[in-house]
Amino acid sequence: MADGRTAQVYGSEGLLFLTDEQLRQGIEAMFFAYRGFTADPDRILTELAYGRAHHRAIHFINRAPGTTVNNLLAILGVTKQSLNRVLRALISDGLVESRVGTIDKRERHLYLTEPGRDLESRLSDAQRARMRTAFRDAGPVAVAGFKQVLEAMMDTDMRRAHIRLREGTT
Amino acid sequence: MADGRTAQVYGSEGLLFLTDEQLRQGIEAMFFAYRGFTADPDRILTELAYGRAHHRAIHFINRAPGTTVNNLLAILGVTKQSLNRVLRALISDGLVESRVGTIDKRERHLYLTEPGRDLESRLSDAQRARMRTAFRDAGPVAVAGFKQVLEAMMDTDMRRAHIRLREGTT
DNA sequence: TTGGAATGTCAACAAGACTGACATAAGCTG
DNA sequence: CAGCTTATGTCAGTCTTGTTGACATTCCAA
Repeated sequence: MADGRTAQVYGSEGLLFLTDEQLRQGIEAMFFAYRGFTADPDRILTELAYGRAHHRAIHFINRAPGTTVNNLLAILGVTKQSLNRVLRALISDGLVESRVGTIDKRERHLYLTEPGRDLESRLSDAQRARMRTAFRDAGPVAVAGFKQVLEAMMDTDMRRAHIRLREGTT
Repeated sequence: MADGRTAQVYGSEGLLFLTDEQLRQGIEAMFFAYRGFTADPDRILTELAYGRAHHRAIHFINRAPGTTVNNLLAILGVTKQSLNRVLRALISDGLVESRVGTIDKRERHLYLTEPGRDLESRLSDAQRARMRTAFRDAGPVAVAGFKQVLEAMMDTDMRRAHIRLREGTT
């Protein structure tokens, strides 16, 4: 289907959007955009002596409350030792609560506390403000394309995780 | 122009693509996609005991041969001390050449050596292969949107740098 | 010619990733 | 029940890559 449309619309022009130069520009765009993407929350985090790792943990705990440590590990793609350092800080600072599982007592289920949700909002607002401006400036057609390309760029596992998160909250 | 089309195509549906949920999905897509984006070169770099910082330096030196350290600094957005460590390794390993400026002897102009260009190709090929697949799967319309949104997401300085690089090599 | 600005280097430190080893508790299976 | 597996946490050590601070060199302008 995508191929069909491509051929129809761009058939006579060849596949100019796939030249090495176009791909390089895409690579550089990802690099520069990702910097912008993280810049606003980074400023807030620095004030609080937290880092991006803390932000990521907070984001996904908020997104899937009650998630287990193992689950979070898989989504974040880091080692448990690395995540543990971050979680320990967040728990001892009272932003995250860790509850022993009722069915399986080995599991720890993670929740944001009230202050945790507050910080999540602050970070999220900052990041969404930029995303919102970018989306609005580019328009809905561009946004659809943006999401399509990003999804195609993910590893299969992460694409699945991304879709699962999306469906869980729509 | 974009606004006109937006209103035409999506006017009756409101601005659904700007809901918080849509923005959150965009944020998560960026996170997961960036992981995929760096995964392939990261594997090559690990073999060689280099990191992403080396890749970035190599990429932009290749892109703008003869660039000065200061120039590279601005593009990469790190401190000169941080970049220096990376450059020192690349120079002593014979991948990058540093020539004292002829006009201003304080400046060092950076060039890739033959082995440096070889590594650049390897890394670049890996990264472009994924980008190419993603672009092809998504199609040219989506790619245009992808670039539009990324550009809108950059800081102003970086947008300028990105455009400058683009124009220098087209 | 002298002082300030620009450029680059060296040293020390911190965050956050990694591996490896090990402990504990709980679930599962024969 | 015994023994294996799973989920989690922790300690120690390493690596990359960011940071600041101090300093050397070079250029330029008053």
